[in-house]
Amino acid sequence: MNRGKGKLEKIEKLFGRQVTYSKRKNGLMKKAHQLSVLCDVQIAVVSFSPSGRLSQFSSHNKRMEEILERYANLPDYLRD
Amino acid sequence: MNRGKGKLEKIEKLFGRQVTYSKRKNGLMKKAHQLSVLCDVQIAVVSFSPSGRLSQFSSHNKRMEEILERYANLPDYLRD
DNA sequence: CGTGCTATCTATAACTG
DNA sequence: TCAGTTATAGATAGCAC
Repeated sequence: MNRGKGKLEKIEKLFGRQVTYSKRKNGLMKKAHQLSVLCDVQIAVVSFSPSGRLSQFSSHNKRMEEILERYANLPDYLRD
Repeated sequence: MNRGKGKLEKIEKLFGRQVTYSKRKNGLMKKAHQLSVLCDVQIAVVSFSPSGRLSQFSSHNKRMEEILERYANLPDYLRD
């Protein structure tokens, strides 16, 4: 029912933080996947859970390393 | 009005692809930011536009390199 | 390239099993 | 922990500027 409006600040209770992390992390990865398919672009997402576990997404079955290599080698004029 | 239900496949027209990329990329970065604040976790997002331009997000004002270093050095038991 | 609108679709907080 | 439910808040497609 989405009772709490959800201010954008750290969730203090560890349990709630873990639950929210799990759900929102799935949503984030889903959005990344959709964007990569819809627009045919390379995307990489790296996320560490509150307990330090890694989750990752890399588009087009590319290895994460391949995308990070493209990131590292990108010329300046294509950066923000 | 969200007329097209939006199947999950590449948008064929370049212009539409660029517009959708721009909008959804903003949404993705926003979600990543929210997750990093709400759950106090490190997140990195790297995204290349249809024209090859880079957008990136890294949480907590950490340099992207710092997060990618954590990624590279993470022990296997914390990986998926 | 953006920004604003808005009807509709999607994600999700709180809850239950 | 972990999946499902449901009422809401949030995101966004198509359009106009």
